[in-house]
Amino acid sequence: MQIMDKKSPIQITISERDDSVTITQWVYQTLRNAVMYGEILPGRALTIRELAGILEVSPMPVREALRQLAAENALEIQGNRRVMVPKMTAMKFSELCEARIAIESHAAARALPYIDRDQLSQLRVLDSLIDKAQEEKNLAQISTLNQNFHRALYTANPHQVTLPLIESLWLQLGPFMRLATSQLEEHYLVDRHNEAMTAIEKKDAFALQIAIAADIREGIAFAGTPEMLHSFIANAGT
Amino acid sequence: MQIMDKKSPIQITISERDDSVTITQWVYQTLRNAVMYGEILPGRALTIRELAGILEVSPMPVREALRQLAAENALEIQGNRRVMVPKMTAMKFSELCEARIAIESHAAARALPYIDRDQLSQLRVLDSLIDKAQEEKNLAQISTLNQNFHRALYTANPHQVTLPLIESLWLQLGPFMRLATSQLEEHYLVDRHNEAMTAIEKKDAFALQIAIAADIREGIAFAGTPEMLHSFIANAGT
DNA sequence: AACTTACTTTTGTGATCACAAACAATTACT
DNA sequence: AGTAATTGTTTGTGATCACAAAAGTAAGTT
Repeated sequence: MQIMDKKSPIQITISERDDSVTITQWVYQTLRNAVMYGEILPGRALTIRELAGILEVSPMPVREALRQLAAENALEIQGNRRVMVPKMTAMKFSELCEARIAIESHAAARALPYIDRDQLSQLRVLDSLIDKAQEEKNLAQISTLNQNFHRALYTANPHQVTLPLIESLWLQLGPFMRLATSQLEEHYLVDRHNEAMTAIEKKDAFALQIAIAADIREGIAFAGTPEMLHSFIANAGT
Repeated sequence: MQIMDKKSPIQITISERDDSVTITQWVYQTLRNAVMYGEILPGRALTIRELAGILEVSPMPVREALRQLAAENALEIQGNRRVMVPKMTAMKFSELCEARIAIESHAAARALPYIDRDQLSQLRVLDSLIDKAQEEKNLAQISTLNQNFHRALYTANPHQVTLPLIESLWLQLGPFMRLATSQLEEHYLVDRHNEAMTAIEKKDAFALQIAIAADIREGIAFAGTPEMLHSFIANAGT
């Protein structure tokens, strides 16, 4: 008879802890990354003490980090006051994508007037880095750089209110984007950032919105196919 | 010599605590309402122990509630790891309003296909209640009912992802909406809900978006005037 | 009188403990 | 054997304590 854990084990990549940040902040970042990279299976019940044991900290920082992540919709507190990564459905996935398009195209248009030479060059650097990562087919890096590009664009607006909302959506989509990219051999991605860059240079808000919407839609189009969504639900399943 | 508090006193309306909810949840709701109704001055530094004393609970539930509210952008954690209600600026106010319009009109259009007879009649009830409150010039009730109307509309969509984001925006705008309404003797408000209702009945998504956008814009137009914004900044001041 | 320095107090953070509710497993009963 | 009741364990919640960083205050110097 083989000894088996009652529950599937949790493998979380833990980074070095810097003493300048509080333990709670470190735990928060660690768990946030774990959720983002799909290291925690949706539906898997998380307990404070278990995570505290894995991260080798006391239960207290874990409690606070979990509550914060739940407030950002990265985790879900069930009625039993148990916490887990929310399960995905095809409809919810679709709603998240459409919400991204609506909010991010708005954020892009709102940021446009504030983009000066420095920020433009910064965006160009990120754009070229993405191109390089595309050639190397480094999927993980593409996602990260892609996020950095979008974030850099939106944060050009100094009176920022939408970025936290956008990050919440990224966090909810994150695990399934990872799951999708890992299942795809060929992940051919049209680079819509060039269109966005020219729209920015021309200060054309409408064209920028179109480009951002297309970038988001194509970036997740491969995941939006019925088969892939079915795969999501199966893997994330009961 | 008169004894004086070093810091301005905090007056929080506390409701009865139901034993079915946890203390943390009760503290969270109480503080959330206090922020929403502008009972806590922006910029006022909040301490865990002080709030715990006011609410007559131990510091622990306050800690968790504060962290949760901060994650929803209702409170701001400064670098000194001190927490306060964020100060408002004219530009930030404008950004919040525009974000509301973008997200809520999207949410309304997304909810439209799911509205059936029951939900339509529910919306009608809320609409008539608002009309009644308008006649009585009960400003506080108008705000609350107005929120309920919007919430009822958006939650018709069972695959809801935008409502938490919208609630976050309401929470950030809340204190200043209150401040504005309290300063206005005559608060004449065009009722755009009728337009929204007819758009819903006709299943006209575009008309619904227009109506929602107009409702939001006019509902805060009186606050969007330069003078009123200046008043905000003065009252919420340094 | 203004600024720096040393000291006292306050405050957030994190750990540990107690307890009741939720869960799991065993036992008892039809 | 299948279901209900019961016991033992786990878990979240909340309270209390210890400590270091921050803020406030007073004294000392220029």
